[in-house]
Amino acid sequence: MAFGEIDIPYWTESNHELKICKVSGLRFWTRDSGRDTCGDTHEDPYTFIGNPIIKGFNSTGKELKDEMREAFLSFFDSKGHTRIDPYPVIARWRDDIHLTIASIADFQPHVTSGLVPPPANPLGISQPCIRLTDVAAVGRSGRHLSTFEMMAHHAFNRPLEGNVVYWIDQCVRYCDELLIEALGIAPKSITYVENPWSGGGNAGPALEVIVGGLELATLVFMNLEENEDGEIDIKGQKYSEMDLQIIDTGYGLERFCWAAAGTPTIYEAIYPESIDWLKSISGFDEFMESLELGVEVGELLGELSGLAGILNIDVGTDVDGLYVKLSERLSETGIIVTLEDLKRVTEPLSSIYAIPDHMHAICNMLGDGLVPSNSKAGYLVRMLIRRVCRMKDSLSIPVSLSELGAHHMKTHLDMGGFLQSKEGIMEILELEEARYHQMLRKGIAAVNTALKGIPKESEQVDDEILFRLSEERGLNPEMVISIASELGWDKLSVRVGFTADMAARNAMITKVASKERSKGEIFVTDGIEKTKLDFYEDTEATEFSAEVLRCYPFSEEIDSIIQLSAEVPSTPSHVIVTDRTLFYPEGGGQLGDQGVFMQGNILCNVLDTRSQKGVVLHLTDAPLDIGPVKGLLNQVRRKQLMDHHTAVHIVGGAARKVLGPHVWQAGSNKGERYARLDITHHSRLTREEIETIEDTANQIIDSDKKITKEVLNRAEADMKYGFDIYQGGPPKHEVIRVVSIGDFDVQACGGTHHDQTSKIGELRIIRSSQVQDGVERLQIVAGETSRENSRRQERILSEASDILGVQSDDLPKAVMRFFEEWKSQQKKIESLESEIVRLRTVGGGTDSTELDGVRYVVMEVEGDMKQMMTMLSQLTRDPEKPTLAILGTRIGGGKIIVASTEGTIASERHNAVEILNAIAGHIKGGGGGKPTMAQGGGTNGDGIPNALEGAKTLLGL
RNA sequence: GGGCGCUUAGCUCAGCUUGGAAGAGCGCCUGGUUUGCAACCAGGCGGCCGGGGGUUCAAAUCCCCCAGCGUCCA
Repeated sequence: MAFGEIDIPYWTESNHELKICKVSGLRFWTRDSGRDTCGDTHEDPYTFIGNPIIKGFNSTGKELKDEMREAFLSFFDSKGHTRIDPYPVIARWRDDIHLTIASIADFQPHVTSGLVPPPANPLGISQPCIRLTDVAAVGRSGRHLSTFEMMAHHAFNRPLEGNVVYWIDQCVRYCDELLIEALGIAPKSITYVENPWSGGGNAGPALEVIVGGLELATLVFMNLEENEDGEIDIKGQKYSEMDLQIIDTGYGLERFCWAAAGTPTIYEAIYPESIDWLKSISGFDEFMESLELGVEVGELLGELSGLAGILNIDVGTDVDGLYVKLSERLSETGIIVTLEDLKRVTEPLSSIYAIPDHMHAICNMLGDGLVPSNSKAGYLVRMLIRRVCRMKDSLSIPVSLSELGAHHMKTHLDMGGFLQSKEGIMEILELEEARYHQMLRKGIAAVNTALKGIPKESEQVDDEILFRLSEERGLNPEMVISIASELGWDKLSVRVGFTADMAARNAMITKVASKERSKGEIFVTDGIEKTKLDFYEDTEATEFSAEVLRCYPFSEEIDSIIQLSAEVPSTPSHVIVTDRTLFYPEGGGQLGDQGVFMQGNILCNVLDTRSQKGVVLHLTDAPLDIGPVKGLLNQVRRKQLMDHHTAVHIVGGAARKVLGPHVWQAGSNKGERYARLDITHHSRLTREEIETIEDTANQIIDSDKKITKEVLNRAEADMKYGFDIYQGGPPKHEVIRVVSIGDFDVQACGGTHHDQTSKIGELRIIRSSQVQDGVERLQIVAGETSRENSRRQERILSEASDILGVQSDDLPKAVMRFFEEWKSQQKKIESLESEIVRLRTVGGGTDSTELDGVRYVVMEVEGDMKQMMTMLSQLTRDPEKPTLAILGTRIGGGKIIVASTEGTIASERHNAVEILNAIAGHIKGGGGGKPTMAQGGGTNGDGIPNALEGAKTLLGL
């Protein structure tokens, strides 16, 4: 049997026949002997529109979803599956994806790799998922969604250990029974299509379950993993059998609802209230009437919905081509509509369909505590928000984004499972809409500048201009055209195929970027036993005895890989591995310990400590012999690191309390001099907020809470504390250390911590800055560094106020006064200087000569280039007084300016550049400029008098 | 995580390609016009051209570093 073929007893028991699809060529199983297509081809139209194939459901919208979900889950309850609560849509337990894209994602990578046992086996779940790959098709295709619930039953088998829950045959039996017995689907309308699945390093045979032209579910039998030496070849990639065999199913909740409701599109089955509301507030029906299409509007919409599937927008799709196709298909049914009118109907309609879908994704993401940002998952939610804003604008909907959100949450969501409150979500939506408007407003000037060079009657713009506006300003081509037409370029349009080209360009850039990766290991530590970590046992211990197992030289190559912190006093020369250690290796943002090793009379410094695969590496400034060694920890530094690490946990908890549940640790670093904590938050922090966080944190320290540490396996930790404990990032091991500060804060953390909060003494947040949009960095000092910091601040203040001779309380006022005075005195000096020039030149003194109607001013002045310019303006800006001025100064190696009054006989008669070049030799320099204004300089300031004399001679004065 | 862009008057922004006198509109002040307001006219005030280094006779402009903000992609 070839890979992917599925032959099970159930097929014969239930009278299924094997057939080959005449369109796709795939093998499929059916009870309908007359069928010759697999059910999921362009020759298989939807048969359930207006005629539901799932029986027994009379509701729509959220009620229908709730009933359908319950029907699915209770069916699998009855088959011995344990119901599992859904995971968040933000996949914080994973570092390879931002969003939960499938139910199996909940169990990757640790459960699927066999490292951690599943929370139950077998299990049933309905997991909200978000997939943004087809986001452009949402609303247009009639069936695409960016967010959906994947209902699933999973089983995890270990056949080698004789532990098999169920495999392919039983899985298909469950599925078939669910569809027929529980949901009333006609047996003959079901087809099972063999279509092997591969992805994410795994593969296996799979069945697509098709009913009425719609793929309702996929049953994947994951039993292979990538392996270069594997014996199974799929699409050029070698695979081998896994020890773990996984039943991975996915039943599309919304598709089941659609099949039960029989509405024209999937959106009307799950978001009917929102669609009606949006149509009403956007005046869609009146708009349709006003078009005077010449066909019955209801009839057109009905036909359109049926054909909507062909408007399947993918990256690089020729949208205009699709409209032509759609128009042809419509005319086949007797409806004649121009291409233009067709677009005018479908564009607003697709927005009305897409908005509820997008709002669902947005509310789910924000509900999980996500903060919009310009990178990572935060960017994804912002992108969706911007899409909704654009659609909202094009529909002229007169409500705010947060009102859309409020309506959606009220109509379609249970807020109970969410981290973020309804008010919190609305606040973020308001902020985001304001940001969107600001971007548009700034876009007007950007478009104006970008188009400045092209004529107003142009019909096309350079691709490059559109690319740049999109990438730098966030203005997509449609928005640029719309802004441009407001500004007078009203004939512009987007080149056909431009959007596809832009997507292709992005794809190429991404491909190039993804090639540049890979990171080396420090040493080969294979075969070395994991170091025994004694620092967890006793946080106060400073001395220990151990055996040196290895001693390697430290190379430049290693140096470049590990990137030593600024706190490492000198470059190490050796790396020591021991059987046990008290030195804490850098991890969880806490820097490595320092101290000394003693071996007989030999003493070496431990400059930094690292870890690789459980083996602790001590970076030292001298070699040691294999054998016994004594270690002595730098306890002062360790105490400070512990102060900082525990302080970071406390401040994180305090920030969450003060700012809201969306506060999440985005990164942290704990050194000896200070610690920093990056937290997600949607706005810049005010001084008051920082002080409130600081006060809250200090109260925790004062209240002397007990800090407990426990070691749990992952499944236990998940169950007991949820995912909020993974503030420091996705856990990398099956066993997790959990640090709790009383009932105030719980985190998975491997760092060293005090046993009581009062050990810290005090902490201060000395600075906040923005790392990226949506992420604030707090700089924290605790314990001794906190006191040292206060002393330094006082020193700076007293030094500064001593200079000005004022009390430090009066410093800001005094500085303000001095600055203001300095500015006004600068003004005064300038005006006095030009007054001097005026006085020296009006009276017909030696500096000024009249000759044939032109005034010649040749003089040496005091002052720098800028001041000379001021004088020059005074001399040559009056067209009533044609003047040629030559000014020189000795300052800065000699500077000369030659200028004439523009548009007068003075400028006609003389060329400033020529005069300058003729005399610049005297100061050993050069220069240049325009015929009416030239400036230059040199290195011989004392040559100025000669240069000016030379000019006089040249001009015959 | 990887790009790209922006930072110039109280505000919104030109100027940077190709180095050579710091600009516009709005606002503000003074005067004119007007019964008054709006509008208009004339004049004026207001700039460490984000910070720091470098190249150059000369930098808002070119190069490097830093900061703040924005944006696209993963």
